[in-house]
Amino acid sequence: MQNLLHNLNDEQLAAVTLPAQSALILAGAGSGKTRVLTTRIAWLIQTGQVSPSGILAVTFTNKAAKEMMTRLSAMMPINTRGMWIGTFHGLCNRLLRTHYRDAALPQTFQILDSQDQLSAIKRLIKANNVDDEKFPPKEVMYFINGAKDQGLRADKIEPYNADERKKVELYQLYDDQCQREGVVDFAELLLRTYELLSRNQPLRQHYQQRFQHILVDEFQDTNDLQYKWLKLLAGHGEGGGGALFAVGDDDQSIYAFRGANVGNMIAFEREFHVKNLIKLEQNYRSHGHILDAANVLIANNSKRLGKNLRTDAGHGEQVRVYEATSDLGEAQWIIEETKNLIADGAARSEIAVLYRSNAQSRVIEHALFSAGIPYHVYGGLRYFQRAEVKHLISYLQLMDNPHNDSAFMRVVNFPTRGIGARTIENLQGASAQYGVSLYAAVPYMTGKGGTSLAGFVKLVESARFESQQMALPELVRLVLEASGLLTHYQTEKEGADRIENLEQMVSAATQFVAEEGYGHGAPAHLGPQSQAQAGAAIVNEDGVEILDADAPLATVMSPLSAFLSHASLEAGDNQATAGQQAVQMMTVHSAKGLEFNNVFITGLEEGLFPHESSSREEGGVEEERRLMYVAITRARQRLYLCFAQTRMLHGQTRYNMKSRFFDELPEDALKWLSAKAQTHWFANKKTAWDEAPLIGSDNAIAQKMQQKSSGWRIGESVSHAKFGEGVIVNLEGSGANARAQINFGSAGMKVLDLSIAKLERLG
DNA sequence: CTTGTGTCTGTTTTT
DNA sequence: CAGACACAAG
Repeated sequence: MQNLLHNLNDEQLAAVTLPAQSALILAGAGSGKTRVLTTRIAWLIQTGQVSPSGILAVTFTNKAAKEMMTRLSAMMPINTRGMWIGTFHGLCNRLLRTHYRDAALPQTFQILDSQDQLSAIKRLIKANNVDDEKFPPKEVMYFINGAKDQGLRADKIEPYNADERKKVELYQLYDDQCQREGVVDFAELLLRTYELLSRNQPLRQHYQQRFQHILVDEFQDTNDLQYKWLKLLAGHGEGGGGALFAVGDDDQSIYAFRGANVGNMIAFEREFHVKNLIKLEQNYRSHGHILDAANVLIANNSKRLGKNLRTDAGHGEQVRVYEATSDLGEAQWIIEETKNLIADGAARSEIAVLYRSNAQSRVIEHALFSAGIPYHVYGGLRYFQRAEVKHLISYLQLMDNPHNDSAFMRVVNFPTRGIGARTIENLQGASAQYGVSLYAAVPYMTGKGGTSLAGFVKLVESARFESQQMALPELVRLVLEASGLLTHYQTEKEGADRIENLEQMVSAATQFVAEEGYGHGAPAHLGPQSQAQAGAAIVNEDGVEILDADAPLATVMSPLSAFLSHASLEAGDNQATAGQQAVQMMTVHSAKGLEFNNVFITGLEEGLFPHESSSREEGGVEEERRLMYVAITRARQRLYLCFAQTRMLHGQTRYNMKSRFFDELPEDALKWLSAKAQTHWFANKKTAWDEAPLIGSDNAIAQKMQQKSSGWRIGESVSHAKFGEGVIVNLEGSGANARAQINFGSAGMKVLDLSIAKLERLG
């Protein structure tokens, strides 16, 4: 026990050993948040206050859940079995599988990922002859998910105009469609669980009594529904229940755009009468200058709970700032500095290049590639989302639940087997007419199309028959071959990679079966006996059907169902993992939770970071500032900030002002490497890398500058009494008619008459 | 059913 | 600039 606690600082110790009451831990970046969370769990168990089965720990990502599990088992030799540690979605999946009947779901319900959901909505819109110009599927999806994230069903929404009414109608139709098909989307997992527990009192009480301690990581990222879900489980308002231990950092709330509500922290403090608010402000990660920069920047935000990080580490090096003439120059500078770092002995994996949007990575990638520096880009398509893998998964889904129309549509004619649009249209007609799934509608089909469709159904049926006694990996292999996917990609010219990905599914299945504790060779399908067993409820003293959480997953779902859930819920590796000897490239969002010795933050320009769309939304700039705060606090030793005067975006050259965030950083923590930012670029002495190759965009600019008129030049920095600082983007007309288009950053783009407007030259 | 052409539209991301 | 997507022609 002493061992457990002796490395903690006072704040951490206080948090770990709080009494069993609701608590809010404000944990700054790098303050040992995960450590407090895991040590708290270990402490609760080791002091005998709770048994492992009384613990519920919730995270947002699988990675965080895994990390917690790993640290816990390193901390104490107890079995982590019985503890529920997982993501909101993972835990809900488990609850719904266990109580599928009470939740009115088929036992083999399947989970739609965002792709599936969108295609389901597209199908719905088509089937109902809705104008997809007026109601774009994406918008409808945002609407539905937004509603679900707030815990609202269609019948609870008061539409405020005709368009909204239509969306509500579509929402209802969508839910009906999902129910018919036996599928649930991500938000539905949560909402359905919430409804299950709120309607079923005995069940709710069972879990409320069981989970004496509920711990939540990244609490600032919870949306309304998740908070309601937590309140329900913690027995809030029902007198008693578990203690909710919430850990979060309001300054790192960067997911408002997907429904996260920082307000939940304040609401939690108020509604749970939190007496124990502890701030972890000791930072163990970054050098002083870096931390100063972060603190001073974030102080510009108004709505904060208030927190200031401190460090015992020295000031360290100053934050280096570089102004490049173009995005290419920026990339070149990153290469130079990266080379220096590596020459200095830095590991490549300890160098991270962060950017606001994925589109920025190309130029930098190209430069790294040309320089022969290994790099790894995070983001983009993940394993289980690749087209070929999704195809295979669709076949597997049809074997487990043939009524999944999304899966049906995806593979009914892939590889092609003569089932065209016409046939599908007829089938959809029949399906609507008889109110059954596409699969079930096949027997109603006649003619040539009917024959081909029957052939497809036969394919699925016989694969299911043949695989009855097979273990999961063998079943995957069988489907791989029987579906014709393998043959299809063998004949395709660029199919080699795809075949490799498909083959990997067999090993993924093997690994999955082993990790989830299914017996080796256990049949992938639920046989009749095990089905009975799976449904066999354990009845508690109140006469409520419950399945104990210690029961192996196998009693809740078949290996196949479990594997398919896994594929949806854990789309595959995307997050950075340490150890790779490559420069790490990623968006600032995906860098959250990670740390590196050396960090570059790129593209610090108005319009890019802060992003232009952020100025449109209430609180948008504050969220961008938090994003910048997250970016800065990723760095341990060295931090580099850079921006470019010109940048190619959407095939156009853009002239951006430097980010307003520079004005919000402490001067003495910064070291400007180039001439002051206000200086116009061609006035600067060109540095070696600016002159470097191919300045395609720069040439275009140079040309434009030839057409200079009225003494002003494109790209020049100016100041205006009312609009502040800006950059000349374009010049037109001459003499008395001369006008300039000027980007004033936050004040917007203006066209000014040069003979009237009073402009001052900067730099 | 495949292939080619044109149009459009571009944040951030987990589950 | 490019990727995604829709639609028309082969």
